[in-house]
Amino acid sequence: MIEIPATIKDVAKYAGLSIATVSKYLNGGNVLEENRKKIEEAIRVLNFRVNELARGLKTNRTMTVGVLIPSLENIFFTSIISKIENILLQHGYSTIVCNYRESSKLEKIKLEFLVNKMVDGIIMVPHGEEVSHIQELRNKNIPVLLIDRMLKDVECDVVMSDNLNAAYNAVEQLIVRGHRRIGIIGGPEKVYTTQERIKGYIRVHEDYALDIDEDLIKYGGYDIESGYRILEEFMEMANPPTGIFVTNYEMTLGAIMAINKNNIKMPDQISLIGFDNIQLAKVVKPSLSIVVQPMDEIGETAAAILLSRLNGDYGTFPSINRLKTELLIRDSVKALAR
Amino acid sequence: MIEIPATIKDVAKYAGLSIATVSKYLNGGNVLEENRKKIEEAIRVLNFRVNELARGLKTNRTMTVGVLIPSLENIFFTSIISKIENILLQHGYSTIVCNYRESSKLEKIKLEFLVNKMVDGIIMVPHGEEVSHIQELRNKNIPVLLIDRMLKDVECDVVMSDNLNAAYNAVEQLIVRGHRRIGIIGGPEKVYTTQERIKGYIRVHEDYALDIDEDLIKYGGYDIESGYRILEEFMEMANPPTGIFVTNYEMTLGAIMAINKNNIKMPDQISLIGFDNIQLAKVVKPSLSIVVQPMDEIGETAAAILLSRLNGDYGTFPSINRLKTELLIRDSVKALAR
DNA sequence: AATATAAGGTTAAACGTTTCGCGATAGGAG
DNA sequence: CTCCTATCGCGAAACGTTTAACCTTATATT
Repeated sequence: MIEIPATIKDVAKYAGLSIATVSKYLNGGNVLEENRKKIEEAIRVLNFRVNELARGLKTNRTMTVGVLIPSLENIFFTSIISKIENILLQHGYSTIVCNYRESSKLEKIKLEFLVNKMVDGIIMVPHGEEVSHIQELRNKNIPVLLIDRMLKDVECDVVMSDNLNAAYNAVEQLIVRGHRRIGIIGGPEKVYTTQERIKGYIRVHEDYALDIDEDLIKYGGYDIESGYRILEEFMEMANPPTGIFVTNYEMTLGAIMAINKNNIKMPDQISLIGFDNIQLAKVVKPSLSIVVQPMDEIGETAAAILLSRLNGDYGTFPSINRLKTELLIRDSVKALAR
Repeated sequence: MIEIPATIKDVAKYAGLSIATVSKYLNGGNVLEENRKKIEEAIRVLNFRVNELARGLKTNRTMTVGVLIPSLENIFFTSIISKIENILLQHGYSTIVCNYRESSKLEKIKLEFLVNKMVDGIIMVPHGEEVSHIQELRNKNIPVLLIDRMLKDVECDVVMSDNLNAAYNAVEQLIVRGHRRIGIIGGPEKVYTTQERIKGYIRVHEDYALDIDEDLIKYGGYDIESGYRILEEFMEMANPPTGIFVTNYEMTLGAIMAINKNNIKMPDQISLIGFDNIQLAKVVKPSLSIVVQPMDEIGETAAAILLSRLNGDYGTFPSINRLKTELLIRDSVKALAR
């Protein structure tokens, strides 16, 4: 037997009050104790719940935030989202999660979708360097916050890791252990995080007055395959590096597969520092050195900033947050004899 | 400069037509070629888009499907969702993804949220055995489809792996390689998938006329810690198993950590068959044997069934789908000498 | 006693759509 | 020439809320 949902009208009739009074109650206004009881009983009996569609139509707010990420299969993003969702819920906001499968075209489609769903704000990881679709959100007065990547051509709140110093510190640990030929496996050349991580690599070389061999800087696709391939390329060089820094999780996975497959001895033949996934680090043998990004902190910061924007507080706009990463050096890194 | 969104009224005025005609156009009705052009121009110039809130209020459909899973940090679920989202989008439906962080309480809250958001249908992974909140959806005439787990007390479409035979086949491979003491690390005792996998374990023992040692059947929490702990428990037994079957990804991870930590030789001291994550299988050394669930197929099947329900087609209701898993035997399993 | 104030209730318009029922026009059939 | 039918446009009601403006009543103030 299908139940037909009760409306505020039904509640009003049942309680013997006007619609306006019920509405006032629903929105936290003052009603007589006596009437409050009547209304609450009516709601309970009729199993009434507010029609959010109608409410949103009137108020122009949906109490919903859109979250848009490149991939749902990337635990770095999903654990940030999980945190965000949790915090927003505590403040009465709910979250619509979308992914654009690493496609710029889909990115725009999903963004349109979120706008059509009338979200009150958006948290996203932008794909390319293009900015027009984000600018459009700003024109529509929808607060946007970027995660993980900064964009040059638009003013926006951002929360990300301090990728430059993350790379600096990781490579530095190889340097102080006597490594002089250090390879870096970067992501796509145009992606912001790649550029930052390469900058860190270069800067630490300069600070230690070491020459840079351009052949030791390689760009991958942030995917497993490129980690695998580039590691093999490095090891096939006439003069291979003694240490390698891999700049994301998927490529780290690929690199380790290549090491296992080719029976390369780690850390004797090669020292490796990977990225992001602390569980992987423990599962690999010898235990893997990694850079860990503060996912929870990223989520918390992002949620807090967006909430303040939703409350109309633009005091600190635009707020640029570079959060510190953690560096764990384990058995996959070896000190070289001089 | 903030733009104020155009309404259908503005479009009608600009095009010199009535609201009703514009609405007809928007919903695929016939309008004169001449008027169609006018409307299209008006829409373009005014940058009009339908207010989905208002539309939903009228039509009682939001063209939105809710997806509810236990955790966003579990790649098994998120990759199924990614597939589902993609297919639904092609049919004009969009997806609201929620997770309930393994909490029955949160599960109900999120379900409420989805209902409040007036989703047209729901795909979910249920948490416990309780059924009332799901029954309520049925009363509200909202199609529900369960993934991964079946519930006894409610008629529902289900899509899941054939967990029983997955376990049967995995354990059988250990048996035919001469293993006689085989441990199984199951999930929580009350969870459907655990029960099925244990059933498979028992049935294959019966079919090969092998005695079952109750001590070799252990229940964990489907988390890393229990995989780690139970593996150690097994190895500390006076008469430890020679082969172990681990029944989900996280516990597989934990088990491998324990093996690495305790310097246990795999496969010489212990043969291991894990679960779910094919990438992990390649990264671990020696290469890991695993059961792989057909995530894409689960997503496709789920989306297809829900779509037919949304179109009012209940011809096959309830549709119970047990999809076959794949078994990969690699170097982590050793044949015992007799 | 007259008046001001506060508290709480009500009426009615509005939000942006869809859709029913009707009217107008034009072409074809007889 | 008349009538029928097909096609398309229009007016207006309805969906379930919120909210501004106003009304009523009771109490406090002078």
